[in-house]
Amino acid sequence: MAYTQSTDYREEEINLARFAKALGHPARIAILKYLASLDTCCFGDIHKELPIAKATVSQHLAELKDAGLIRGSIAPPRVNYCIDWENWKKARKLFGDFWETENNDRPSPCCQ
Amino acid sequence: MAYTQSTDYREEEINLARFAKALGHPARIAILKYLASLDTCCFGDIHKELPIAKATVSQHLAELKDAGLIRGSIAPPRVNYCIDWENWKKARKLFGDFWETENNDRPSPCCQ
DNA sequence: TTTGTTGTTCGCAAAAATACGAACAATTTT
DNA sequence: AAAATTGTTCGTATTTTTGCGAACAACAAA
Repeated sequence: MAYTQSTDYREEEINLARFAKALGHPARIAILKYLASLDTCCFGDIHKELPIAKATVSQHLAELKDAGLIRGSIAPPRVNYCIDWENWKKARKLFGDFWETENNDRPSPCCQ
Repeated sequence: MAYTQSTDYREEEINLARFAKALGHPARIAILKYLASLDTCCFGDIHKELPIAKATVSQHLAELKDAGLIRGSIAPPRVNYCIDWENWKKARKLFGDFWETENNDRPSPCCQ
């Protein structure tokens, strides 16, 4: 953990930040969009979509799994991945609430 | 830049990832929520909200500014910050489209 | 002019993220 | 049993992120 454990961030901020961090790389965005458009697919198919080595793809998949956005299941000799729709919805709600601020139509008052 | 310059990510994926990365830390989420709820405020007020040193706050603000989500203006002896609503809306649209996948009501088919 | 207030920048350290090739494990095919 | 296929894990290197204190700059106040 990098940011000090000194309490002081709210649970919701931490959750939102965790999801955001998981989305914070083009490869992971691409993976999620791909999986969301399909239904399920195996590692190899995902790898084919990306311009990076398979070891790296594996790492990105692990991060998305840690964040709860995807799941994997072994189906020898393949490994299938798919969106975890339950958490997907939670994330969507968090982001929805976040962006949905009251004052969206205010112009930026300062800062020319 | 960490991810290889080897083309292959779409503009939209890169933009979305950039915004997501900016949101990928609780401190930055807290800053944005605070600014969004106000209108404008100065560095010191933001610093008071956070459990980290001012040098670190300054860094986070710089990152949010780089991402285009906030703006700053000098008003000696203060520096005011506020949301850049124009880019805020762009980001909201990007995220909205991203989460809004057709198949949200499908159960996860695989991966038990 | 000296002092105080307000933020940024610098220098540094530690940790995390990104990426790759090679080695490995598991299963299937031959 | 040997060989091929499919992914993960290991070891390593590089870059980026996070964080802090101290020094600095700009302006205001005394």
